[in-house]
Amino acid sequence: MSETRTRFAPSPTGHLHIGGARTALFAWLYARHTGGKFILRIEDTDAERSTDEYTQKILQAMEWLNLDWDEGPFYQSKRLDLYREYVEKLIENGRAFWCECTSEDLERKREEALKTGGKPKYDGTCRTKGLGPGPGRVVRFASPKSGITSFEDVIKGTISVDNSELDDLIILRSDNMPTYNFTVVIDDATMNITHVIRGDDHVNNTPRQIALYEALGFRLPVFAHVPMILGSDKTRLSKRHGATSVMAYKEMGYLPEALVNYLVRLSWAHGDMEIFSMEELVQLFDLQNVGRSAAVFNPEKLLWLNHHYIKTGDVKRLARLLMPFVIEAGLDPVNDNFLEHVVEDVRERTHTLIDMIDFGDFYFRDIDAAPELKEKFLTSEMLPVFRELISGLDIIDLTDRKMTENVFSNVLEKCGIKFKQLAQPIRVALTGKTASPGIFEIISTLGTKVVPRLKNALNYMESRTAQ
RNA sequence: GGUCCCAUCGUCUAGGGGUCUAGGACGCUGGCCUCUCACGCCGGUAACAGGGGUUCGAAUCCCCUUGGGACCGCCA
Repeated sequence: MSETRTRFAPSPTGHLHIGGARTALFAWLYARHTGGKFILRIEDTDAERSTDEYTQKILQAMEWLNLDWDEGPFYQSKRLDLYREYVEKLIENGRAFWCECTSEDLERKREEALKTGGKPKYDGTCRTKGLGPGPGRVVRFASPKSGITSFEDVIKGTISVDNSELDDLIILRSDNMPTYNFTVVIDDATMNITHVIRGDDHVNNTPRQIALYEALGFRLPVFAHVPMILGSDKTRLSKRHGATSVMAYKEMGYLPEALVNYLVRLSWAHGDMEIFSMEELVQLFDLQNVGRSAAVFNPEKLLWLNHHYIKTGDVKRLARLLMPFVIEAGLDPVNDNFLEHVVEDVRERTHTLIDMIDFGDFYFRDIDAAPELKEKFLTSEMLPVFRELISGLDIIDLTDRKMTENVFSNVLEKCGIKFKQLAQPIRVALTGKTASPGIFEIISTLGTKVVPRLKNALNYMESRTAQ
């Protein structure tokens, strides 16, 4: 048995989207699992819609997801001679022919066929005309007209189609560019792809591609058609269901491992396991366990996974990932160490990197609590407590939690109140909010910002009692 | 319309003839913990689309119905 070779072949006509990423992930995982090779190929024969910009974006998204490739990226636009060579070969063998039917003619016939309940397919007009090249002409593949084509899909099982359903597909357009169904066959065959893993929207293309394989004498690869990802209304996932591009999730503060973990569980499972590291996936992933039915994209579960990875990830790495978001928000990240403390403080309470900044904004900017909060919590009864606290905290090392706790218990005892009574006022004074990480965590992280904020609160309380 | 594919809680899924009064996870929800918010822990809610077979026995196998999806381009 030779080495496994899988591929991902996006067309650079848009961003890498969720569905494409999941397909890429499965192909990558299968290659890694079997110790084979993963090949990246850019299908850019549609010059009208393909752009270099999208190619770069797709590559970046692959890298962000940590899906590395062993060969490529290959560009179909640079392999045109090869395709034309094979077109020639097919014509010589009598398996392809020139066709002079115009798009308009065909469109008319299609509509007519549809109206009369027939099949909207090519009627074979030019098949026996023996035409040669000429302006406006295309080359069509002479599909087998009888018999049935069937194949074993690793995921879907046996699929068979009556050859009468296949029509003479165009393999070379009038602008001399080859078409998808043709290039994909040539490439997968010449790149020795052993397992074609792709979205199941290609199931219907497979029989006609198999005909091409056979006409060209190529060995057939194994086909694995992975189910689609649907939106909440069970139609194909699209923009109206929310963010669909991979990089949009990066920008929203998601971690690549969360997206990967989420995507792999769509149509695939390993018993009751929910959390998978890349290493575990490489070890456990198998095409046999891929389901046959479509999956609905569920943002809540993705968010939960993201939270999980934020909660449990390496703090230094998370801080590094958080940095650009802090800067983007126009805030001062202070330094790496500070950011690491912020991450530790907020990670259990936030679901995305953006969340961290929203929830922990008081770490980075001057705060000013809403009037009603100040009125409710910064009361005159708190005034003596704050005074004591400030003088106590002012002279100690605030990163020393034990010392800080000592100051608190002394003040509490002296003033005869419970910590519970003091916590919210302190919280409001320090964060401007009623929900935050624990008081001692905040104090330790905030460090030198603590006393000035307490003094501000004290000023407020004093001015209030003065009135 | 034709062809192909699919069908277990709202969602992702486990299950591959008996161990299923159907398990896990997200969500929702009751409680505990608690300086707030969370985290964590304990509990609850909720599904085999319908109908025929096959079998001693069916969520699991077969057929039909229904429902859903994909494709039917000189796009990929």
